[in-house]
Formats: sequence, structure tokens, C-alpha cells
Amino acid sequence: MFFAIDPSNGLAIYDQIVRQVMFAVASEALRPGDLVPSVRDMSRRLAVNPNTVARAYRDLLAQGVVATVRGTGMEITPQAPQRCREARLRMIRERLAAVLLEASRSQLDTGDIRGMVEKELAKLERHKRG
Amino acid sequence: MFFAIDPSNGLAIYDQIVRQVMFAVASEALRPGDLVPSVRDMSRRLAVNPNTVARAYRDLLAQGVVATVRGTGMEITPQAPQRCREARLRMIRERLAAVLLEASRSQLDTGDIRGMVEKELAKLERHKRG
Amino acid sequence: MFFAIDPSNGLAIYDQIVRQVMFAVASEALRPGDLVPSVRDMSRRLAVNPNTVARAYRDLLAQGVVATVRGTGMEITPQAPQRCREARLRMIRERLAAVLLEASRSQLDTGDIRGMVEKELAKLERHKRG
Amino acid sequence: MFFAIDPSNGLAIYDQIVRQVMFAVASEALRPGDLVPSVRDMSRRLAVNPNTVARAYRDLLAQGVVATVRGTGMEITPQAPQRCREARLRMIRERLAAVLLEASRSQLDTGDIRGMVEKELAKLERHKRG
DNA sequence: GTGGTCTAGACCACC
DNA sequence: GTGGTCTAGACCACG
Repeated sequence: MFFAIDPSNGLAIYDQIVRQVMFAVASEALRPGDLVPSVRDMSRRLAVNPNTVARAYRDLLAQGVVATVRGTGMEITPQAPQRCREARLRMIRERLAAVLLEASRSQLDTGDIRGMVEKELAKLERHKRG
Repeated sequence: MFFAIDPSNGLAIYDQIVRQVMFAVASEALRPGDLVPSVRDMSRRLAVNPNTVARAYRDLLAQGVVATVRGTGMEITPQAPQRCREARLRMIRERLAAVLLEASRSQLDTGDIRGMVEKELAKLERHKRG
Repeated sequence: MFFAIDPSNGLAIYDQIVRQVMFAVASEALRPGDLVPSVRDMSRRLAVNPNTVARAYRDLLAQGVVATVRGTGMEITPQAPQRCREARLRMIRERLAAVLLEASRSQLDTGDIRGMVEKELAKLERHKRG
Repeated sequence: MFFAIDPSNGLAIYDQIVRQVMFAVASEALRPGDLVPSVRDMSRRLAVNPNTVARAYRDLLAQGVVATVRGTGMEITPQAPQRCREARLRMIRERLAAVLLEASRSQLDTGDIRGMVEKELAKLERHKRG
């Protein structure tokens, strides 16, 4: 499990943590019963204030993705995989829809847009392989 | 020229205004010499605080997209079209790349992503016609 | 609208704030569209750290009881009254059920319990009048 | 003697243990001279960390409800029954008063409250029989 | 060791 | 002025 924070992401740090944990659950890198890294551990790994991690974990708690086990840590709940898979798709779809809407409003036709998408996908493929 | 603000967009309101003005210039809905709607007019049309519009216009001024004409208002500059066309593609490509990167990181393969793109494009088409 | 914090309540301060706002909505002391006291104002009134108030408001936001109006404050949502009325009853019922369960487990019969309830209710009545 | 832990009870686990032991004494399910289950035994039965049970027993020791018998375990003291009977009513009355106060503050009138109490008592009766 | 709460104070974006 | 985020550091309850 690798987590990485990009401070110039626009997204708040705690939100990046939330999303990455949910994505890790959705992709089964984290499974129900697994312990999430402790607040202190995670804060060291990400070079981030422990309160920021705690804030992220509180959000995950509220969403029922993790549950606290007193004195032990926080573990992935049984309902987490389903919720995270749904949430992952929803989050990506929302961002994608917003971008495509803007592109369409800016008079790009669907051909132009498809072209940009393909170009960016190709770039990603190169990165993966490279 | 139709402007629309989506408060739950992630983007700041003033930023949405900036982008939409630039897109309007890029698509020649606004041409050099055209007057941009006054701060008051625009704020009424978008149901937004006038200061927010003023802030957006300040940004456009700084980018040389508009220029103030004493006693008249703000007009599109001669250099605006070129700048906006360049900026438009850059801005869209950046957002698109960010979304696709996230999608790819979340274990979606390029086929899934293309599927989502097509689905959203189809939705947009329906909206346009509807 | 009077809010009061009891530090020796067992309940966390932010939780007391959450509950009191929800109760105020449930009893129509706060109505949809009303602005909740600002974080800074509330923190002064309760002699509490602003972050603690912000934490409470964040919870109310997540529950859809308030919505932020940028640069203006946070206002009660249209859905808030229904949610708060339900939540109020649920919270009270849960606490009541827990106490009565304990009482029943401790071999008090329903007569004893009713007696205690009546005694406490009478005490409350005296306080109200007094 | 049946003990049951409800983790989502609001009360700390060790506190639930303390209260249940005292209630058992008050109702003469445990009598002076009886041995309390060993820390290990109790922790297995409740599926709880042994330290948590030890912490509860420490509290009971401090209150003079149990006393250590070298090489044997911990037994109920002669003074325990009187203390527990008094404490039991006090503890229940305190929790009850707190709940009723909140209910009353939330604009429920005494009729509503009595109604909720009766409903919950009926639920308890059903559970006992069922 | 774990998470939970609270305080204090900083900086930002937005209105 | 408003809320939102982040940092730093303290204290507590629990295991």
C-alpha cells in the first residue's frame, strides 16, 4: 500500500487521504478486518500533521468505511468494499462529467474531446510502462 | 453568451467566471472591442456577489484578456482571442489529465475509462438536444 | 436561542453543540434559511475554541442540517427540520432504552422504574416552575 | 450470572463491567464470599482485553466491593451488598435524570416522555419473555 | 501503544 | 467579515 500526498493538487490533504484509502479498499489492497495504518504511523509516512490524518480517518468513520477497535486501531468494515467501489466510480464520474461539460461548453466537439482523451490515455500508458 | 455557475463544482466561483469569459472569447462569442457585462449586471445574472465578479474581472485584466475603458466598462482586448484559444486547450487538458490519472490509478483500465467518457459524452449530447 | 455547554457532561463539547443546534431546529427556534451563529461568534459566546465550534458545524454539514453560503455563513437547510425532529427522537430514545435496559437488568421491576421516572419528572417540573 | 458488553453503549467497557458486577451483588446473584470470575476467565467470556477486566476489578477493589484472597482470586466483601444496593439506585437515577432532562429540554412534554418510557418498557418485557 | 478531544494560532479563499 | 485547512502540542481513556 503506497500513499502519496500531492500538496499542489487542489484537493485538501485530508481528502486525498480519504480517497486513497477508499481506492485501496475498492482495489482490494485493503480488505475487511485489515487495520488501517495508525494515525501516528500514517502521519510520519506522509510527513503530515497527525491531526490531518485523524481528520481523514474521522471522515472514513462517518462513511462507515472503517470502525475503531478500542486501543487497537481502526479496521476496514465488512461494508467498506461495496461502498468504496461505488464511491470510486461516483467520484471519478463526477469529475469526468464536470470536465467534459466544460470542454463541450467551450465549443469543442465530441471528436476534439475524444482526441484529447486518447492523447492523455496514451501518455498515461507510456508512464505506466516507462 | 450564456454563463452558468455551479456552486458544487469544486472550482471557485470567480474561477468559473474567468474560465467562461475566456471560453467565450476563444469561441468568438466575445470579440475584441466587445464590452464585457458590467460587474453589477453580471452579478445579477449569475446571482452572485458583485465582489466575486469584480475579482474575476481583476484576473482577466491581469491576464490581458480585458482592458478598462474609462467611463464605459471593460472590453475584450485585441490579444485576447489568441491567448484564450491557447489557454482554453491548456486548461481543459490539465483538468482532463488529472481526472484520467486518478481513474487510471484506481485500477480502471483504458477500456473502462473510454466507456465512461462515451457515456458522459452521450449524456451531454442528450442535454444539448433536449 | 440559548446555548450552554456543560463540560462535566460526559458528552464532548462539539457533540453538545451539534445536539443543541439540532434540537433548536427541531423546536423551530431555528428555521430553514436562518443563519447559524458564526464560528467566531459562537466560540466567544460559549467560551470555547473556534476549532471546536467548526468541528461541530462540520458534523452538521455532513448531516445536511446546515449548508455553507460562501462568505456569508452557514444556514439551516430546507431538509433540516424533518431530519432534526427524527434525530432528536432517535437520540433520546436510544439513551432512554439503554438506561431502562440497565435498570431492568439490575432487577428493578417495571413498577420501581415507573416510580423513579415519575420522581425525576416531578423534579424537572419543580425546576421549570422554580 | 450473565454479563453482556455493548461496545456502542457510550459507556466504557470497564465501566460496564464494574456496573454489572455491582448490579449482580445488589440483586444477590453474587453474595459475600463468592469468587468473582478470574480476569482471564472473564476476559474470554466477554471477548474483551484482559487489561480491561483488570482495570474494572481495580475499580471494584478501590470501592471495597471485592477483596483479593491470596492464591485464590477475588471475592465479594461483606460490605458489598449494602454499598451496591445504594450505588445501583444512585447510578441508575443519575443516568435516568440526565436523559429525562435532555428530553424535557427538547420540548417533549411529560406526556410524550411517559409514552416513550412505556414503549421502551414494553419492548424490554417482550425481550425477556421472547 | 491506540484513537479522541481540545486549545492556540497561522494562512487561505471568498464575499 | 465568513468558513476551510493545516500545524503544533497537550491531555485523556482505553488496551
